Amino acid sequence: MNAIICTVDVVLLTLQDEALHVALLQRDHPPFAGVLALPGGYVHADEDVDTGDAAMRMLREKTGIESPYLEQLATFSGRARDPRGWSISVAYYALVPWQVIATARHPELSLLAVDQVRALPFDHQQIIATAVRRVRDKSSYSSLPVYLCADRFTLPQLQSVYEAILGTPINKVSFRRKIDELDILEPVAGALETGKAHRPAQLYRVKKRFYRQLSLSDRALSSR
Amino acid sequence: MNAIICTVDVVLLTLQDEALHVALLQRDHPPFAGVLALPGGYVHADEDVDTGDAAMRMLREKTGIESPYLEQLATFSGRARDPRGWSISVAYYALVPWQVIATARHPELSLLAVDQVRALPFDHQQIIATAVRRVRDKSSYSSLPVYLCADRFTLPQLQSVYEAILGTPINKVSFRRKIDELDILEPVAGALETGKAHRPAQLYRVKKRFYRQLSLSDRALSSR
DNA sequence: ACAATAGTGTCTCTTAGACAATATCGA
DNA sequence: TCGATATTGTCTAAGAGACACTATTGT
Repeated sequence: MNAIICTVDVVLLTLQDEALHVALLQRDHPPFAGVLALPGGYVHADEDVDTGDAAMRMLREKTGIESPYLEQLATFSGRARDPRGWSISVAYYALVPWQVIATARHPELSLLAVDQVRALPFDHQQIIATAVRRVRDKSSYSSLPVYLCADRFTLPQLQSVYEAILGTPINKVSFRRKIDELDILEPVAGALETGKAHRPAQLYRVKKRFYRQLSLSDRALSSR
Repeated sequence: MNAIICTVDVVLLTLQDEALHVALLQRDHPPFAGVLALPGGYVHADEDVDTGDAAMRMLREKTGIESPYLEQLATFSGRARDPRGWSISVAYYALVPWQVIATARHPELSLLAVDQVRALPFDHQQIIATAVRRVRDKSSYSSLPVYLCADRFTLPQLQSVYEAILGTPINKVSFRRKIDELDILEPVAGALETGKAHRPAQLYRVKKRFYRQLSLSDRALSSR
């Protein structure tokens, strides 16, 4: 019998210079050894509780990062995608602030702007495209982008994160109304973002209750 | 080495008596032989191009149905869900008009209202719950429910399908405005639904171009 | 004619976006 | 004080829902 290859891949996304970037690693085993690809690997039936657990392990082992947001994306499968044979890859995606990647202890980790991703091993290009589409869709009606922010941030910063992801300017008043409705942020008492030659902005943080839970809106933020 | 069990399961949904129903089959092999469960089975690496192909085959072989709408739902995995060992099930969901199931040649197929699904083998209850949530979410901003309609239907019929899925009455004027914006239906010239003791309704069909493609709206139809 | 539902016009209320006024910083 | 951006108030326009009026059938 021809066993099916079971793997997980993680699309680790962050925001750098106002653009979504994906984290890639040089593969250290064949096939495609030495080539940049998504962090991923075999599911270990004796070690992983499920594929979500395997994805967390992969992220931890290969990048040293623990992401509070890690969600299943989709499963990619077939005879053609892996030269070793018929394979299944359960793909996950994670969002982390840029600082988390910058301070990660794995320096061989590369960040590539998602719009500049070209040919990659397996179907990793398609997996990344799917993840980016998912993040863009979900950002338009949820608090997903806060996972790309540091633990304290200003509303103008958060707005620019949304704008970078959605690729379109957002009305300031509407944006603040939406965020206010989501009711997931709280001002950090007395904390302002100083140093700029203008009125300082209030710093906010995500309410503890929402740290690991998305908040959804029933109406989209920006309808393109 | 401990090979991982790779299966697909299909959540086949339809609308009967204004309620979403799921199609279940008696299993003819262990584990859980004789018990009602989702149509599903092993991925055949030598036969299936990918898991989507496997899901189509499963639907065809086990129910005799070919569904124009078959989408990947999510992947369920782990050590505990299958007594045979660590397993991965890539779940798909399909929507078909009730008539298609009624005329399917497999009489041992059972329809169960999704709200009355109780304990099922494996994690099939959870898979069904995920599918129902997906369908409800997606119906609120897309043309998904037309896949539950026969090839010709009236707007009041379509509205009642939406209402059954969303579980809430919808404003008639708003509904028609939305459907009109989606621009996926065309009236069948001269075809009216007669026989009722009131003004007959115009029959519509899905434009060919959209027969296999969802149409999305940027605003939700009914905000709960 | 009457009951019943289809189909459509229109009013109101809610929500999104435009605009602008005020606030508060560094230079 | 000036320039710059934060924050907030308010007006306007677009969209959703309520209501009601007309249309057309079977009984």
